[in-house]
Amino acid sequence: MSQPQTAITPTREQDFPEWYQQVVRAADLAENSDVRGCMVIKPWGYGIWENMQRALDGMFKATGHKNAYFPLFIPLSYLAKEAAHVEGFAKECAVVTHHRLESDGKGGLRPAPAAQLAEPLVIRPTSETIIGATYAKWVQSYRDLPILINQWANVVRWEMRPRVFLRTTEFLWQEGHTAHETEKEAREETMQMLRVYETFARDWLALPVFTGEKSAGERFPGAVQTLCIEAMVQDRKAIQAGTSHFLGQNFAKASDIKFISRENKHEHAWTTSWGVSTRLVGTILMAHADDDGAVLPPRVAPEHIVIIPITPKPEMRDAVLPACDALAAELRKQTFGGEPVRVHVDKRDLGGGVKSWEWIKKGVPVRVEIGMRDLEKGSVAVARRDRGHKDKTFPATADFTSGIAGLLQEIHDSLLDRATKLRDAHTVKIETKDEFIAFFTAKNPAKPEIHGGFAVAHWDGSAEVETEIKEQLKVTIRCIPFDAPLEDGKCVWSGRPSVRRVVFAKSY
RNA sequence: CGGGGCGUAGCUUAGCUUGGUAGAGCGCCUGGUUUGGGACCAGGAGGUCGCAGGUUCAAAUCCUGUCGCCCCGACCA
Repeated sequence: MSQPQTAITPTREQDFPEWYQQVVRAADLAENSDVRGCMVIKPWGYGIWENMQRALDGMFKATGHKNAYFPLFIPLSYLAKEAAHVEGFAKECAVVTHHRLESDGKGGLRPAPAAQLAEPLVIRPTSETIIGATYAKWVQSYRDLPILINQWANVVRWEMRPRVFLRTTEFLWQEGHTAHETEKEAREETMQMLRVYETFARDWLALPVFTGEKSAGERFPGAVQTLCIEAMVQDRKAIQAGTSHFLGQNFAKASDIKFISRENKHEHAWTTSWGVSTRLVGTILMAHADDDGAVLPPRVAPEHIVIIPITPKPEMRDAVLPACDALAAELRKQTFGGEPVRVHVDKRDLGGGVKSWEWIKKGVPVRVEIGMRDLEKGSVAVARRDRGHKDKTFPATADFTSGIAGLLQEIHDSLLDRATKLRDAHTVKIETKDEFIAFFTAKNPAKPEIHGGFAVAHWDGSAEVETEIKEQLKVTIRCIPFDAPLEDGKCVWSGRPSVRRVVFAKSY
């Protein structure tokens, strides 16, 4: 039977959003549930998340944080305490109003009117308020600070338009919440955690990111300063992949986190919060996947290697299967990124081609085939997911085994390199308004082709310019990069004086 | 919430304009031949056509209502 040229249709070029959905489906990562906007994360997708969790959790612990868990429900009044925060989240909250159901007399159920809650409970869209209320009880003295806590949790934000992994109504994330004695300490914490995210993105996810500060317009509701990592994906849009907020004393005042200072004075604590979510799973797909499906960065791939026994005749199984198990056992003794190499032997009685394509679509970094010919020669057939699907090498088995960590690292490096080149090729300095508009305007408005990228341009710092650009072009300031040098220039939009360039892009 | 579109087997869908007992492909099951790149042959299971009401001798098809989903916009990790 004739097959399409690519495992995924449409291709990225033909229809990027649809391609993305097909990749998620073909890789068996997640599916839509019966609840709008909520997804079922399947084992392969959840395995990626677990690997991300494990790595991040280690990094949080290494920087002095502990895990804890706070309630899912937030009293309505808590959320109302911080004005900007309320405004930011009020329109996307799920609210619980009853605690019991009763028969509606028609075979169905309804909330029991008698069981209405005196105060409605909001399902956390984020936990600043409830954690703040808790910290207020914990903190009496400067000796109680800092508090360095992270929680792994689910949150709910009733977004208008969900997209699997990138923006689901319920999503999984971690949220770090810290409280400090001084502003300086809190600011250092904010920056430290952003650096953790940057490192994680680069060294685990093979994502080069821009790091910087959000403009006031893009800031987290209630924050004094929002730092972020921004990744570019293959349709050249930006994805905010992680954020770290310096909250000043805003939430401490709202939640009354006070302590007696070294000078015997009442002071409000300085707090931070920082998070990354299952959006990262969507981000690595959009960044690395190709027209044959997912391409997983080795460090977070649920399996590093899949071994496919090739047994054209049933009697060959007796020779080939033990050899596959033996190779798997040897490989598992190797380590990569500080963890044992993860290997799966696919013994299902299916055609070799069918199995190969399944694993290609799932994005396993390395595929190994072993048949009688390989046993005779003492070699294995090896294919890397970052190369063409017919591009195979035939190393001696022992060499392959001893070199596996190097190979996986090479794959990681090649993904990072590819992503960096894509980003750099579409990150351009723009000087004039006409150029700026042209850069962000598709040639075919009816069905926009992949266009644009990151525009590094001068901005006069005004909210009006930011708003106008957003309204006219759907382009936002992604970040004010830390490494942007101070230089005199003219705002690309208003022509007014500017002292530095910022990064503009369309975003998810 | 505005503007479009769609609900038929696990999935993708044909049939609807012009009413007449539900069709295909993929997937699934069984047997055989296969397996180093998405196999083939034969047989088989699976659908009260989203839901409720109406018109009619007769409704997937026409009418009314209702629920849900998808896409585009406003909103967003």
